[in-house]
Amino acid sequence: MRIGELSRISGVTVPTIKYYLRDGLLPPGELTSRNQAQYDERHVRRLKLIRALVDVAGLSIAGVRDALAAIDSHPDSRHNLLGKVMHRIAAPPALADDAALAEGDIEVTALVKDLGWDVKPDNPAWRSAAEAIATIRALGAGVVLDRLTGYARAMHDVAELDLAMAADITDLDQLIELVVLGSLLGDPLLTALRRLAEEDVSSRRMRAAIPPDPA
Amino acid sequence: MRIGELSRISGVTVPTIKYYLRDGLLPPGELTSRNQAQYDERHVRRLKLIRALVDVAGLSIAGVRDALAAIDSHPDSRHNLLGKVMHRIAAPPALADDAALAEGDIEVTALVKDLGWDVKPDNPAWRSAAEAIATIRALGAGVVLDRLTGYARAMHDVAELDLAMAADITDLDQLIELVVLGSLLGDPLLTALRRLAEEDVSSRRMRAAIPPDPA
DNA sequence: AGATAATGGATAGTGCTGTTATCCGATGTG
DNA sequence: CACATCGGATAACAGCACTATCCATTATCT
Repeated sequence: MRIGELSRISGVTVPTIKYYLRDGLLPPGELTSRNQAQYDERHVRRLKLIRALVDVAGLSIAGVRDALAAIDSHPDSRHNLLGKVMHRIAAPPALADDAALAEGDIEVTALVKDLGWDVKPDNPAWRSAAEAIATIRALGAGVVLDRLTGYARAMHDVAELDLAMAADITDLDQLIELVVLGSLLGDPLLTALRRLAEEDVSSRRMRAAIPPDPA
Repeated sequence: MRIGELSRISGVTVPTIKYYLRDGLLPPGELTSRNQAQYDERHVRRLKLIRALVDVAGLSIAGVRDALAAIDSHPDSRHNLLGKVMHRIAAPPALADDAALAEGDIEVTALVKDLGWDVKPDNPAWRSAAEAIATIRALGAGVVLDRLTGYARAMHDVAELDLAMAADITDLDQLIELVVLGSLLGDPLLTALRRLAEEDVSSRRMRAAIPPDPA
């Protein structure tokens, strides 16, 4: 197919497709002459992927580039595959306040030690956690953190599920794509599920506090 | 204090403070004359809050405005307080594909029914969940969703922790602020914890797969 | 008191990002 | 052969979050 049909099928405008081609997000089609190229199903899929990462996962184009680079890399073994992927798709750091960050770091260190997690401080998520904790404390919302280990345990359950999937998959290219999508698209899904679960818990408690309806 | 000192203490430049004032994110100081105003600790705190929502929670200025409006509202009762807040701080919808969205919606409906959650479809998170699920399926990463109820249960644990905090707090203004901050700043924290937990689970499984070191 | 600096307020300009438009000569299609 | 479409390069655009400039006024310093 040519660019017009690719546009029609994918729902992405021709100028935008050209822009993605320029930026290297989308691989060029196969040139059949000086100004004709053939695109195929892989291009359609790649476009869907880009739009999903932008619209649903909320990534910037630069973030999409990193994510796609991770997906396109061909890992040689499962060993530390996840660690390498995490480094590549990590969000850029936010907080600059060194003092606050150091305090957050201490809390993360304590948490990790407390739970006996086998995690290294160079994981970008370590810094993200430290930033989030420092910020929450700085705003006087420390109460939220009283249950930090509880939150960590719940996310550990999530992580178990994340990796349970990996056990069944032998193809490393397929695995790495699932890890990336599971992480990046999984985040907004988990956020939404949290909000829904909050509504359930809230309404459950409300009912418990009110005498049962005799009707 | 005047705007210069407010800037020095908060680390936000004077032009930016003026911009926030114009936009109504920051309430005006008390005018002592035509071109002099007094600011206080509340302004410092509000600035920290804005920066946290932008830098850590990743909100746009419009999103910050909504969040602040939610924080500033004075609820008359605990009843459905959380639901109202959730509506106000919800992220704007992403997906337009009606067919895909409808399928996602069916999956959310099934999930909620399956778990017996007391949740209404007008919760904005319902749509977000449907969007995320539809997107993941559309990209052929449906395996990720095989454990959807597991993810939902884990997030239910998180929600229990979220609301456990609320029980101890009697002041509604304080409560609403904690709910907003716990949600918006809690999201990146949970994401980071998920990544850390994944590293732990991964390294644990690696060790289990390798014969124990005799040393 | 007089020089200097800072202030509130209005208005305009900036840099970045993501996308869209225009133009070209070449190619495909009816 | 007419006319749409193409790939490719370059320019233009809109939105966002700031940042800079200007002004008449007010505060501060000596």
